Amino acid sequence: MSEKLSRAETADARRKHIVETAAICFVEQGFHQTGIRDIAKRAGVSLGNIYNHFGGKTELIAEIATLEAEELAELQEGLTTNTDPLAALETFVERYLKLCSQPENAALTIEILAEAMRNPVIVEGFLTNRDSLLLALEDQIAAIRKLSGGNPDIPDRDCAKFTLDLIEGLSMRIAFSERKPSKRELNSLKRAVKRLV
Amino acid sequence: MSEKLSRAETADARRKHIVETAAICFVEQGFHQTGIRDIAKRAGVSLGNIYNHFGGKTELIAEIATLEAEELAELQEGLTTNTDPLAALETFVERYLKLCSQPENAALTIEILAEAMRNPVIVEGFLTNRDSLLLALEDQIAAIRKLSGGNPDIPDRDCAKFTLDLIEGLSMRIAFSERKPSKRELNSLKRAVKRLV
DNA sequence: AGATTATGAGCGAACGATCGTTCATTATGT
DNA sequence: ACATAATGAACGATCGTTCGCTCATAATCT
Repeated sequence: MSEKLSRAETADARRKHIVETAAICFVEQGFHQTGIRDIAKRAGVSLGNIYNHFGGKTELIAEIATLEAEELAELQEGLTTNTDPLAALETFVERYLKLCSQPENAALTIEILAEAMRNPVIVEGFLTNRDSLLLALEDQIAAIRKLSGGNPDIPDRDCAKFTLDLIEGLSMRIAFSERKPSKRELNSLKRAVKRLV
Repeated sequence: MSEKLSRAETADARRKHIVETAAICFVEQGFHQTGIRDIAKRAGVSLGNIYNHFGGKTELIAEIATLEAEELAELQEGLTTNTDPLAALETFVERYLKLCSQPENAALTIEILAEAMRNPVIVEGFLTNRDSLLLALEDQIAAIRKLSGGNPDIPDRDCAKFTLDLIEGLSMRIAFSERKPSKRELNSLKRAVKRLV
């Protein structure tokens, strides 16, 4: 059944497997409490071989930070729709909450944030993707406001930032207590966002 | 000018000095990239002497986490006033924003958060003080709502949490770019909070 | 085609550095 | 004198990384 894999294919698969295993280790123990040996052992790979696929620990961390940032890009695509913009915003809130409130994602995000505080490379990748998401959200809010015709006293961009703040804050609370968002929490969140726009 | 200090006093001062130095190191390098030797060298203290004042690195981290948590307690006291509750809320927003947006505090908070993800002792101290602050803020919001007489569709407690989320989110953005909050940002924040209550 | 060379994945011992911690010893205030 | 603050060498463990090596595959040549 299984095709015979070429050398490049198995190498890519191996590399991917190492990254995924490293991510698990980092979530469980944090970047700097995870040794290369931990990753190698858990991935079923020799210690030295990791250095055949990655330049070093720093490169591994950077790669995982990039992967995490790219998850946001997927969310962003589903944002701009032609239908009711308010409904689209609501589904975005739900999707972003669901993503952020997964404990593994939350843990990794905090770890990346701590790392970004000292590593300019990581902070750049983090901010770039975030700004992109922010811009899309800003447009969405502008569209909603144009329809409702109000005269909001909070700039679109600030409003977009606040919206993400609300979702992320709730996400942290949920992730920390390792539960699912309750109906009440989700409703409160949606109402809060609606009040902002 | 300087009084002659008793032995116990110098010991306490020394201890305090070590804690403060450790905090600086932790902010700059993170908990797990800071060695005891780094702290000792920077504090002008011998390596072994640190273990005369602290049980070990873990204890040092826990102590700093506690100190950081206790900073919230001070804020909380100024919250409940008999005068205009809405004005009191506004000054709270300003004060909390000012506190959280200091880069050292922000960095330490993230570090503590990451640590709390794996250390139950730290997560407890963190949540305890935060719940206390949250309760005070909840009461404040309840008082405001009673005056305005509206029928809010967001529970007081959720509203309090969201308020902290907004302040903390903006704080992170400010701390990350190492600047002061602009007038526009502060105004947007206040307006957003007002919309929530 | 078959033979030959080049490539790089995979391995684990070994390296030097650094880690948190302990300990015997000295200095100092009471 | 006694208790304790202060010291830095020393310990074992672990860190990230490098090393020489094997071997299956890919590329090149005849």
